[in-house]
Amino acid sequence: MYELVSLVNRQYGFEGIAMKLQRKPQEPGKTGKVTRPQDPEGTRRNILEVASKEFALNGLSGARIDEIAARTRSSKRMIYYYFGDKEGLYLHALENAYRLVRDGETKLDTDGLAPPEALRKLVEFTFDHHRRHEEFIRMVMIENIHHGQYLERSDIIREVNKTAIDHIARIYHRGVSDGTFRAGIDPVDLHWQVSALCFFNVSNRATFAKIFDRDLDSEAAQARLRNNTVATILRFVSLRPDMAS
Amino acid sequence: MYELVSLVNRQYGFEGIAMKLQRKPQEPGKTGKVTRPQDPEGTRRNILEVASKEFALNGLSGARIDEIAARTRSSKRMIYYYFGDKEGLYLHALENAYRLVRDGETKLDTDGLAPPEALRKLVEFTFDHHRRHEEFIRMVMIENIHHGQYLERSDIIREVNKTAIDHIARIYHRGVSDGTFRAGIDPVDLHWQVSALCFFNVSNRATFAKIFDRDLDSEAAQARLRNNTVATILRFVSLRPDMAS
DNA sequence: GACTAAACTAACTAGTTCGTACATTCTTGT
DNA sequence: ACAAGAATGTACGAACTAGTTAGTTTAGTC
Repeated sequence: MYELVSLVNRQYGFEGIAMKLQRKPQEPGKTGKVTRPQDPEGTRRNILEVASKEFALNGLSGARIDEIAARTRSSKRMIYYYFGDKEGLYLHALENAYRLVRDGETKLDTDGLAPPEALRKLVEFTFDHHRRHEEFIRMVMIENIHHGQYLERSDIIREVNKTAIDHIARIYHRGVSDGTFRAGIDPVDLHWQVSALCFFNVSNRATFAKIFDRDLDSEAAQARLRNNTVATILRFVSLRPDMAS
Repeated sequence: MYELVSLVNRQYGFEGIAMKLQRKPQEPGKTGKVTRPQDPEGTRRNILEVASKEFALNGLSGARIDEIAARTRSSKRMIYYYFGDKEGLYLHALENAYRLVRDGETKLDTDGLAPPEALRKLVEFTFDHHRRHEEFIRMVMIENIHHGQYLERSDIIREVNKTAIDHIARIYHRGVSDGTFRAGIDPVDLHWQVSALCFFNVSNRATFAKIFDRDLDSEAAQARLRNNTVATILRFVSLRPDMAS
């Protein structure tokens, strides 16, 4: 009997189980009775949350499966049950980080604003958003240390940032049309600039602050860097930058 | 007798030995006879070079002492003899990375140029320099993952980037004086902007390229990003940015 | 209410990894 | 020439770590 169970598990693998779980979102642990000991979705989510924190904090090789298991409401066996192996868990954590951040980004609406104001709002939003999601930034850093080899395996993630480009491209083209922005800039390059400044603010805060003996975490310092970043981007795209910021 | 040696080593620690080696730079292996089997400085340098590569590639927890030892002309025993433990080796590798990059940076001279041209040259140099020293960038990324806790222990590193600030500050103040740059920008903030753009270009190349399906390594793409970066910085500081780039 | 697949647990294993004890060779000052 | 100490090689062990084995419990279904 146990042989059979074992066989079935091996046959479908954890992906099969995961798909089944997604197909049937019954929300057992939350809305149902609290006394219910079995809660697959809850267990899975709990593991993923704990793992995300641990990977973001310690990296792929630095994170410990035993440590993750200990912080979980569940056990180590369950990690392997749902995610196969350490790399599988990491990949899911990475995808999860991207998904969380995308979900937040879609809330921004700039269609009613004039292009410079729209771009200002987008940059400010990106700056704040990156700052709020340090865990995501750290996952991207870690993934870059691994040369993006896990991101490469994920179909989900590529999709995520396409919307970001669409958004900034729309603003930019509106600005070119009404004569406030100069033509000839690739929207991806513009996004690159915004990303670079907003990303660096979080990713390199530790070393930058320590080398130059500055408190970059203070509200005053962050407000200044934020203003600088907006000014930088607006001046980069504007036809008459001295009027822009 | 061996007890005594052991005792002495423990008493002075590896720092004592390291200092002694620095105090007496006899250059044994290179200019001297090649047949000399013992070459402490060479061994030390060789270990450090190998370790730097391994740490930059795999991170602190990802790097393996046995792997480093295997790639060395020497042995694992020597790593512990000279650097104490894994963290000691990492710290020296980190310091070494900063030192190497600083040594390269001091070669830049912009004193004869007009401020906009000087700043352009500085940005271009920084862009190229970061790109050439990917190993350094990766070490800084890794150190940021560790919240800069090792950098904190190092007195040497803080010194390094002071000269970078001095340089950009001098250019900026010359520009303000002659009326080409706007006043009120903190030179550290300006350096922050330059660093962000040049750093991001190397640090996030993997994920950015994979998400947007672009070859950012090509000479054409790099030239474009380099031009954009220069334009961005010049427009940020200039009084009349539309004239600057 | 018996049956079955899914969910879950505890203990274990095979292999890795940092670090060290012990032994030997080389170099230098006297 | 010869101590004394610096530099190096070998082999090993204790602790850790990813992953597994073997078994139990739960909950939906017929």
